[in-house]
Amino acid sequence: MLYPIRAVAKLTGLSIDTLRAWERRYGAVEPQRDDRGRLYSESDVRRLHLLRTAVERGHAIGRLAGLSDGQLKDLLSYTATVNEGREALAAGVAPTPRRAVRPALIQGVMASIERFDYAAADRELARLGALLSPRELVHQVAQPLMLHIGDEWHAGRLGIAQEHMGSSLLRNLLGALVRLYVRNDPPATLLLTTPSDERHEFGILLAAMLAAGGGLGIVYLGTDLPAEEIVKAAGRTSAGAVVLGMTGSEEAKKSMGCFAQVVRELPESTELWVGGLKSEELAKEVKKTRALVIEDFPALEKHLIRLGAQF
Amino acid sequence: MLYPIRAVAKLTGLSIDTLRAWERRYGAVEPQRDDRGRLYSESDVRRLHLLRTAVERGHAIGRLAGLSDGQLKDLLSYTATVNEGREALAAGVAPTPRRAVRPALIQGVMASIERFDYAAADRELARLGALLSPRELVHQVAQPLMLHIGDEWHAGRLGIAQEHMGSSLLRNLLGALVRLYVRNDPPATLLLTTPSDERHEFGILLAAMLAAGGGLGIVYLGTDLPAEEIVKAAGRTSAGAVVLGMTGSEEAKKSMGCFAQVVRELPESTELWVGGLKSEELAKEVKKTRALVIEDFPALEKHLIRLGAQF
DNA sequence: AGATGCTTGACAAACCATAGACAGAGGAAT
DNA sequence: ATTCCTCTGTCTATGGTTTGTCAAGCATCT
Repeated sequence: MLYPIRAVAKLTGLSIDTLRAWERRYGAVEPQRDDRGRLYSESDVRRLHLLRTAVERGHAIGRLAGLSDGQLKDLLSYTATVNEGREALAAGVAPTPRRAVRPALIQGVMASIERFDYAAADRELARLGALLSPRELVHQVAQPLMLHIGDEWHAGRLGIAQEHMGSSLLRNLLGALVRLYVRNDPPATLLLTTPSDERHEFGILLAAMLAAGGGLGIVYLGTDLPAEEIVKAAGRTSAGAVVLGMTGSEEAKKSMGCFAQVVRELPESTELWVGGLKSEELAKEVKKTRALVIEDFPALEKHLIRLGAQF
Repeated sequence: MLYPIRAVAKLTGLSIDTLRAWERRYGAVEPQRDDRGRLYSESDVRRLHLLRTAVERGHAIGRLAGLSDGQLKDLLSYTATVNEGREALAAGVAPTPRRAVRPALIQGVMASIERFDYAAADRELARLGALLSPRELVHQVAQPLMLHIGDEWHAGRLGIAQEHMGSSLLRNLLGALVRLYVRNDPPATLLLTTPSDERHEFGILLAAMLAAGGGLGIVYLGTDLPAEEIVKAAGRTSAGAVVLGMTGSEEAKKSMGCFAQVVRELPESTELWVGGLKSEELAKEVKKTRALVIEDFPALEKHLIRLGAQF
């Protein structure tokens, strides 16, 4: 997926002039060209976003431009804070293979989880988080990992404790990464939450990751929020869309009640997206309303792009 | 990582003029230079933060500048205890630390949360997370913030949505920070979780933060884990202690059942700590067993130190 | 013709640095 | 109490650099 300069400007919040100047003067990114003009890759956009955030925090673009993506992430994350005797640890880490074997991305993590080795699993996940884009992380790590853990559990090869450990690790990583991409003057803002009695958080967390990674603003409200509150919050944040995670695996009726109320009270100008639906039945119910059913993550991405390019 | 003066000003809250004056007049810090200007190291930033807090407590920068980092820390912890003692004395015989910490640090965050400004709140929290030690963060930010949000909610000045937003922000920050402190050759390992039907995560998350910050290993298993699994996981990870978060605010009976089973099945060699207890009744039940009741975070820290943590 | 994009050059605003000045706070001495 | 005096945050003046934005001129496509 390649983006023309105009789209990148909206996506990153940088002016077209600035984009060109950064390229000309510092070689901050070097997008492809075709006869029509510049074409930025996804990783270009990601890098520009990191640069912009760093600049906002007081760093000079002239100095930043030479840094690698990894260094930029380090600069923005809190590694900056702690690392007393951490250099030694970093020095012992093996150089990361640039092109990891794709199907085996998860294997290291899974092996560590099986061994109950929290530290190792976290290291492995952190490595992936630093290496991959939000999209790749969601599609190639987070989703497969949760699926695989679920399978292994059903097959009796993993305990609930390990399932919990995997979830917590991933939860923490995603939370950390989402924070890395939060920006303050986005083209549009998404409000993410789940209705009353719906406690599955992963869907909206992944959605938040994708949205933030794509340059949209997010307001993340966690799980189990009553309808009035959702509506009120949507108004206060002037959200472009409300994203509800609804698996409906337990207490589906109550959640549906809450959902129905949101449909009634949310102003027409705010879009309402629902994802995570597992039962056909529930999906049918939702489709009767004006709400948009998000089938999967590619579908979510389409709508995100629509919302980002819209304003 | 190095920070230009502008970034340091934002990070520490000191004006650029002040930074230069402190350097010129007192040599408070002596950052590197390159042809573009000053470049502060992370330890410079930390030192400046210490200086700033000391100045806010009434010390003179002229005297502080000569002190070493260690002396500064000593000074701060000393005056902190003195002030607390004085305040407690003045307020009668109220040793309750509930309101002791003034919310100066969290005011910015609170204001942003009230405005539903997710990005700003996150930025502010990130700033605090970057400057404070895990201990300070837990004691001066996380706890006060949750308390304050709770109070404001009871007073009707905050909605549930805002409460959720605050929790999510803090949850993400803590998760991110815990990951930073995870190490692989700890003197002892803690297993943290909550028993069945206990969904309050914050207690064990803060505990994980303190433990990891103190150099202990952690295995974080999240909430709502059955007894067999807790016991099994404790065995597999050869944990030095199992830390259970039990508020017992809902489904207390089921949680107690799970707890009782853990007491029976967990080998004597593994310590069992229980924190977060809100009702006296529950605490009494727990005290009948061999489990250790953790009253508050200072108590937790004592036990962490006993197990090998260093603050 | 009207968009859109590219390059180049120019320029004002913002930044950073140094050195010195100034004013208010507070301590010490009279 | 009053008068110094020191301390300290902020401001000014001056000079060099960096950086965002604009304009002019050209090319391409609809």
